[in-house]
Order: sequence, then C-alpha cells, then structure tokens
Amino acid sequence: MLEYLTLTSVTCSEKDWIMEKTITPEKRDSYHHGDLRSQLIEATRILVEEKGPDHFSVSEACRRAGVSSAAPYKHFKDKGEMLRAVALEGMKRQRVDLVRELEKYPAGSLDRIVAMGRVYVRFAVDEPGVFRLMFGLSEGHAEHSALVETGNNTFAVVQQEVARYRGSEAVAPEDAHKAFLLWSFVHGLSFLTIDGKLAEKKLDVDLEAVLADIALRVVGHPTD
Amino acid sequence: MLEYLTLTSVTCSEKDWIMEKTITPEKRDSYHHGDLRSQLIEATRILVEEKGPDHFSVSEACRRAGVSSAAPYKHFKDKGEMLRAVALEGMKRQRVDLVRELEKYPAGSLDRIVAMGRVYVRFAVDEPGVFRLMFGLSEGHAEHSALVETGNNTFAVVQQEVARYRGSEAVAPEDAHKAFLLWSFVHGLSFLTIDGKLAEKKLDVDLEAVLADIALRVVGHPTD
DNA sequence: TGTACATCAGTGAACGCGCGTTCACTGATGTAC
DNA sequence: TGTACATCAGTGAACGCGCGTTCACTGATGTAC
Repeated sequence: MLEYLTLTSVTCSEKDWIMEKTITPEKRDSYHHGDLRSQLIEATRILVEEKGPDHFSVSEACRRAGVSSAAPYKHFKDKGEMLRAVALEGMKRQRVDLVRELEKYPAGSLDRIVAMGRVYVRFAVDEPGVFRLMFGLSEGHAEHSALVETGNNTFAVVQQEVARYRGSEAVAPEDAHKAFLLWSFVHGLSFLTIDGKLAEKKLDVDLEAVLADIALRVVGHPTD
Repeated sequence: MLEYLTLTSVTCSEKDWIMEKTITPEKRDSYHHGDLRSQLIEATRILVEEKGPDHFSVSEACRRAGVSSAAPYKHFKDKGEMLRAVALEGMKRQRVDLVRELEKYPAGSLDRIVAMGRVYVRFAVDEPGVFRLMFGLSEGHAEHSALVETGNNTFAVVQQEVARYRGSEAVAPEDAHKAFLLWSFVHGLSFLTIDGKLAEKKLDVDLEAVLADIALRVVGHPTD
C-alpha cells in the first residue's frame, strides 16, 4: 500500500520502535506486576495497530501482557477506557511530534505550514490504528475531556501558525478558516493513504510536493 | 453533530427515504420469500447505518428481514459478501447522484467542480455508515473488482471534469493531480463532519462556501 | 386439466468460539509498633 | 530487628451472550408429460 505515498523528506520517520517493541509474554518474577497499567496500554496499542480499533479485545490484550483477563479491571473501568487511554497517548505523541518538527523551521515560514502537514500524515501512516482511534467516531471519546482538550490544543497550534505566517500573533477568523482547510486536506490524504485508495486508484503521490502545493494554495494567497 | 455543517444549497437532500424505510418484520404469505436477496441487502444497509460497518451482524440482519439465520447463505458466500453488496450499491448510488448533479450546470463551469464536492460530502452526511463501508479499509474490498471499477470510474469523471474546466477533453497529469487534491479535501471534510470533529472543535462550516473556496484554490489557478 | 417430479429457497437446531465482566479468593508488599 | 496486620494488585473459574456457519430437512413452485 505504502509504495504509493512517497515519503522523501529530510526527517526520516523515527517510529520504528513502534512496531518492533514486542511485549514478552511476561515471565514474571512476582505475584504482583509493578507496571501493569502501562503494559496493558502498550498491549492495547499494539493490538489496535494489528487488528484495528474495532477488533481489539480485552482478552487478547491480557494474553499479550501475560495476565488474567480480570486484571485490567483493577486499572480501567472497562474496555472503552483502555482504548481511550491509548487514544490519549496518541494525541500527546502527535503533539510532541508536531512541536519537535516545527522547531526545525523559522517562525512564520511556509516550511512550518508544510511541516505540520507532514507530521499529520506521517503519524497516520506510522500508526494507522491509533490514528483511526484518535479521529474516528468512537463512543465516549467526546466525553473524555482530556482527549478533546489535547486535540483542541493541537489544532490551536495550527491556527496559531497560520496567523504567524500572515505576520500576526492573533488568530483571525480567516486564519481559523485556512487552518481548517489545511486540516481537511491532510485528514483526507491520510485516510486515502491508509485505506489503500491511492493504491487502488494507482495514484503516485509525493508527500512533500503535495504538502508544499496545498500549503501554497491555502495559505499562500489572500482570501475572503 | 450536523448543526456544524451548514448545508444551504439549491438542491435539498432527497435522501429522506434512506432512513424512513423500515423493514417490516415480515409477515410472509408463503414459505418462500420472493426477494430475499435484496431485502437482506437493505436490512444490511440499514444496520450498517445504525451500528457502523464493524458492528453489523448477520443474525441481526436476518431478524430484521424476518428470516432464519441460515437463509443468507443461499444468496451470499459469507458476511463479507453481504457488506460488499451494500458497498457496491452505495458506489452506484453515489455515481448516479454525481451525474444527476452535474447535469444541472453548464459543461466546463466552476459550478460543476463545486457540485462534485457537494455530492461527495452530502453522501457522507446522508449515509455515513455506507460511506465508511465504501471508503474505509475493509477486508476483501480491494479484491472485489466491481467495487474497485465503479470507484475508479467515478474518480475518472472527476478528472474529466477538471480537464474540461481547463477547456480540454483529455486528462493531463496536472488535471489528475488537481482531481486528487479535490478528492483529498472533500474526503477529509466528510470524515471530519461525520466523526463529529467539527462539533468538537466548534467549527461552523458553510458547505457551499467552503466548496466554492476550495474549488477556486485548486482549480482556479494554474500550477506546476 | 391433472399428476409426477426436480429444484432449490428457507428452516431450525446445533456447533464451537471468544467475548466482556463479576466474584470470592490469594498472596506479595509496606507500614506500625 | 521482628512481628502483626492492612492493603490491594492479580487470580482463575464462572456467567451469559451473541456471533458466523453447517447441516439434514421441508415444502412451495414450476415444468414435463
């Protein structure tokens, strides 16, 4: 699938750890675990990648973490809460990626607009399962305020950057509008990529070129 | 959710039938059914809307169609084939919508570009379940050639229209590129809408305005 | 028009399965004295 | 330092459930004569 999205970029993806990290079936030394909560989150994350958010099962996560199927309920209310924990971690990771990538370019530059798109699509490609979990329609997500706030916070950064590109620190309505256009675009591109539609339509897409193109079209010209 | 996407448009959505159509639990007159295949597809479609493609169950569809849970296997190989039948119907319906909407505007006009986006987003909003089924990653979809061909066919129309806007009948690489940009954009907008992200981010979007804006940005200026 | 027969759509019971969650429990750990 | 005890993370067995699919069957229908 991925051959259809060319990821030529200065920044190579540093997310190899994501998949190579395996949870060893837990030759545990003691009755107690020590760090089960985070091990369960990690097992859940891996499963979400392997099977997708809708085919994740608590039982399988327990098997992976080497723990009885009742154990998670000492740390999570229910299945949904495990998934939300993974989604939240994802949002934070995405946020960190974003800030780290932005730092590389001068404030107010078009490169920074492009960088934001790169981070978004990269995240989707590197962690499609978690990406779906973060942005798909999942019950209870909207009520998990930490999740919503982290997301809003990240989007605020995008708006901020658009304003800055215009030379302002304050976000005007037109900046918000353009930020939204950018979001829609990279969101669509991300899903088309991870759902294999680029491959299906035999579309060869050079990510950097497309991001630069769209950035110019959205933010490069004055509008409304 | 939908309050955040304003659908002001000449064309009111004509899809009310979609949800009001209920399958009566089948007071059947005879042992045989007559039209079970299409009734099952319809039951499947409704369930896909109600619960999402990943929470559809054969058993429930049978209950809705008033038929034993073994009955579908006289018409479909398995569960996946039922879903693919619904997806295919969806693709055809979308195709019909598209052609019908295009007819309303003069050949080569910007209105036609906007119309295509309108049809796409409208479809997603009217039938989010089927939309997800059509464009999400579902096992076996890529191997169902009728499905892929119908999709490719529809995308070819978009490319054609972009070329025509430029005044050509032949699709140049730049037309294909622009068609892809348009697709990414409306695809992202569709998902952001049906996944409730516009609501979450308190973004009020006027569909017609946004479509016109993006059409201009993508197709209104010469590029590469 | 009437009868024999082939067809095959739909039945209903059964299968094995893995799931999410509960429960009373156990045993390792840390703390108070 | 040593002992008693509270805490609570993890156990393992059990629960009821709905699922997808199979199977030998049944009975309505259409056709050939």
